[in-house]
Amino acid sequence: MSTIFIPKHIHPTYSNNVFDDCLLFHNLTPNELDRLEDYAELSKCDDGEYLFRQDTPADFVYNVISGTVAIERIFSNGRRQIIGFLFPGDFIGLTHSKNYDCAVRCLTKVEVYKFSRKRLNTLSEEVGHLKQNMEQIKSRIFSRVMEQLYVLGQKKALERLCFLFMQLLERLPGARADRIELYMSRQDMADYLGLTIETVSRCLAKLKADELVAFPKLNHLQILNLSAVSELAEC
Amino acid sequence: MSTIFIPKHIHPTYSNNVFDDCLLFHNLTPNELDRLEDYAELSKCDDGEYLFRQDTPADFVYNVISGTVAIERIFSNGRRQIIGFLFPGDFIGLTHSKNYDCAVRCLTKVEVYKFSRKRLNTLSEEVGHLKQNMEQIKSRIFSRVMEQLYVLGQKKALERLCFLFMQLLERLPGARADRIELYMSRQDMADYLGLTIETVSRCLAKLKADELVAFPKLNHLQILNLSAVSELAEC
DNA sequence: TGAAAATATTGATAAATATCAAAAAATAGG
DNA sequence: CCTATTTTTTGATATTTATCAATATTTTCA
Repeated sequence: MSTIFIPKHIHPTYSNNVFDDCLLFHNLTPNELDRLEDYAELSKCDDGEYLFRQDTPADFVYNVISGTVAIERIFSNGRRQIIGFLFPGDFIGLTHSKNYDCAVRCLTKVEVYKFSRKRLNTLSEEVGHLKQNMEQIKSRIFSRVMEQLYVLGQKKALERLCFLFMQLLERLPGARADRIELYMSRQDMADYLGLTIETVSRCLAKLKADELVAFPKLNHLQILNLSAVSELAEC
Repeated sequence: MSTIFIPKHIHPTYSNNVFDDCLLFHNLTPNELDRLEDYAELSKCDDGEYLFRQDTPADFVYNVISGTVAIERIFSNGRRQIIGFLFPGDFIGLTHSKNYDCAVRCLTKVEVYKFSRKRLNTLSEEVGHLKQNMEQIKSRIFSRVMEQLYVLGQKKALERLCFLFMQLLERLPGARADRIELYMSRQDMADYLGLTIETVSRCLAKLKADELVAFPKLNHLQILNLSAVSELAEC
């Protein structure tokens, strides 16, 4: 059995059955996993640093082992839009294009497995499961972006924040309603949700006042009324 | 030389060098094009009808020959978000998932070439160029969705409309600044841009009043001040 | 630890957009 | 061609969010 992707000691909240959880690797035989292991290289990146920048050659694919990153896109007028946040288990850089069309900024210390995109593609030609898995991951990413389109197009500020909270609850490994770590700043939330930082702040205050959520610490979110938050977030 | 994709008689504004323009087919040898032709089937769809619905099996890929379609996604609360408009030369259904995650509604009479997705994928394994082209198309689609994310997240109503106009000018075959046919309703524009129909209407009035655009007919747009419209649209 | 810097919150106000209602214009069908 | 229906525009108003400014809180680092 392959020893790659045993992140438990790195990220204790990471689930046991990581292979099942991790779309790229589930269904693979031990032999196939061993081959993947040869291709992988553990890489670290500090809080605030960029894993890669927009418009640089898209030579690598990353699998997040620990930490949180923001996918951001800078436009010619200098403004940025955060496309999403990624967490342990997620993949980065599964683009089709020659260059990355987004930058990836680490919100925390981050550990990733780094794969040569070329070699991963070659391997995926041979290993049918792997290819299918990659397609499925891309499909999920696309689906998530379309959901975000809807949120930005149709939802109010308060609802957008609830949407973010539900995403965090669902996607942050180990997150529970009473313990969600917000690794991103208020400005990051604003840039993700298409709001200003003041609006984010005021909505947080409103949600607190209504006792839907609480903040024992600035970045420690508790969802007190899950059904209400979930309803506001609903797509 | 293959005779597939000779849409000139169907859509007179379609450019001469259709193979160069059409990402899926450029670079292919006559022989490869012939094989593709065997896979293609001409299919028609009327104004207002759906080419396919959301959550139905994604068995086909379509290439628009003539007409305009809207890609729309319905959410569980019944509201819809239009993801984009597609024009002659564009591809539909290049999804990774088993089912279509969007519906496709025809805004005009539409003619498409219809390919079995399975067969197209098989062929793309053999024909390297074709595969590359498909990846490139997907990449463009993704890139366009991310641009729309930014527009919905950061831009004002007036700017969003200008963004739409510039998209139409660039992507509608045969469109010129003084002659852009708006095949979509005001409500469609609103659902695409995350606005209400009233706001769309008022912004059009404002753009008219400022003489940036004119409407000789309800759905015939003229861009009078291209640099101003372009500047407002800028990403 | 304590001062400086960065980040977040709150307040007052302005601007943008949505909502509701009515009128006008365009389209469809006999 | 004319009427009924649909779509679009316009108006009045309410709501939401942004902007600008000030204060409070948190973090950083000497």
